[in-house]
Amino acid sequence: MNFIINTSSMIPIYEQIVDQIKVCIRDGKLKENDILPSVRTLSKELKISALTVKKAYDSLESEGFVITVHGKGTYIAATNKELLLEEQKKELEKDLDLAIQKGRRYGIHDDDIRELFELILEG
Amino acid sequence: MNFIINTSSMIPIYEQIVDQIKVCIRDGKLKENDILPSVRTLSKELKISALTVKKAYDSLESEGFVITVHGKGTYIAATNKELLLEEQKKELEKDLDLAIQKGRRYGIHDDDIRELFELILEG
Amino acid sequence: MNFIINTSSMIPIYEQIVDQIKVCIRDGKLKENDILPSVRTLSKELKISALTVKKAYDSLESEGFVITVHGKGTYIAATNKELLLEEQKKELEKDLDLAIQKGRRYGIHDDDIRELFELILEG
Amino acid sequence: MNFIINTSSMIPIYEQIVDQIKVCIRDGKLKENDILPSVRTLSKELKISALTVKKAYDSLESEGFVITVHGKGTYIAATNKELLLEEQKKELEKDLDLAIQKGRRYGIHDDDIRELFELILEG
DNA sequence: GTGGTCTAGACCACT
DNA sequence: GTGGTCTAGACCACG
Repeated sequence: MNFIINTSSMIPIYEQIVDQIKVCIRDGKLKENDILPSVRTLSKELKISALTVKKAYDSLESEGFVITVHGKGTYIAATNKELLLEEQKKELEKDLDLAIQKGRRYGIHDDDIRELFELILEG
Repeated sequence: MNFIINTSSMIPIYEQIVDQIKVCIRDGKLKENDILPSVRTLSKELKISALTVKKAYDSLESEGFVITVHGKGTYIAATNKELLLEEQKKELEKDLDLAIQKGRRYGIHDDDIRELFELILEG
Repeated sequence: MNFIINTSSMIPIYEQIVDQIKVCIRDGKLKENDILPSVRTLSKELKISALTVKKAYDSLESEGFVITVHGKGTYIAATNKELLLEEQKKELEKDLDLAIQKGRRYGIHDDDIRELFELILEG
Repeated sequence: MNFIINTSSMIPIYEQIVDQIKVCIRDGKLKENDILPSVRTLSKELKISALTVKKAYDSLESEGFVITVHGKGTYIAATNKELLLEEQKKELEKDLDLAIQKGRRYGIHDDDIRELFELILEG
């Protein structure tokens, strides 16, 4: 469990944690019943507030990815990997959509946007 | 000067204004020394806060696209249109790149990313 | 909007707020597009931390009861009152179930539990 | 002495132990001066932490149901069984009352609450 | 003005 | 030790 936190990024710290844990789950690095680092441990490790880690874990729990047991710890739940993939695709869809919208707002033609996209994807 | 504002969009209102003015400059609808609508006029027209319009104009000024003269108004500055287009493309490129990176981090295949992209572009 | 907060109760403050807002929604005291008191206003009014109010609003948002607009405020969402009623019934069911379980653990006969229940309900 | 522990229940483990010992006392399965299993023995038997068993015994001692003798063990104290039953009924009454109050706060009719109650009791 | 995030520390309940 | 809640105050982004 090595987390990389960028405190100066626009992405909230707790969301960065959430994202990385989701990726670990999808990649099989975290399996059902695995225990996550304790809130305090992780907060010390990442040199951030315990509340920030807690918020990340709460978010994961409300989405059903982990189960928190009072006094024991936070465990990876039985996850439907397909569901997770769908969710991640939705997120990607949102990002792509926003980018395309921006391009159009800039008056850039769809063909030019596509060309740019292919250039990045293949480059 | 017809602006279209979507208050329920994810994109901040001031950014929508900035974007549309940039497009007008690039397309030649706004030329050097043209005067922009006053902050108050535009805020009434778009039914938004004057502070929001002010923020848009400030942003444009800090990027060098307009010049505000105290007590007179806000004027279009001398700009290199080609440079502006390049800049906008760079911005779009950055957004697309970030989206693609996120997709790959999520382990989504390039073909699936492309498929998603085309779906959004054509949908 | 009068909230009653019991800081010495076992029920978390943020949950007390959530409950009372849900009741207001169900009773029609809060309708779609009504705005909730701002996080800071309510925190001052109830003499509690702004974060506690925020947590309550976040919880309501994740359940779909309110919609938060950055820089503007928190609004009542279009709610499915029937769904809300179902949810509340589930909560009541859980509480009754726990009480019955406790009675049985204590070796109290179902008939005695029922008698007690009727006594309270009618008294 | 056969205890049934449900670690995934909402009820704290130590409370489950306390409850079951109280029932044994009331039913006469445990009488004055009977010795309880040692903290270590019970913790191994139930596969739970010794601290949890200790907490249960402490709780019983503070309520006057058992007496712990250092270096010897934990013994059942002289208790008034009728008083114990009354106490347990009071506790149950409180829980049922709270549930009914919550139901009414939610605007659920008494008839519906009763129906729900019967459903759970009989189901 | 509004919400969004984060901190550093506190106290409590459960194991 | 663990998680659960709360505080008082900070800084940022949006309107």
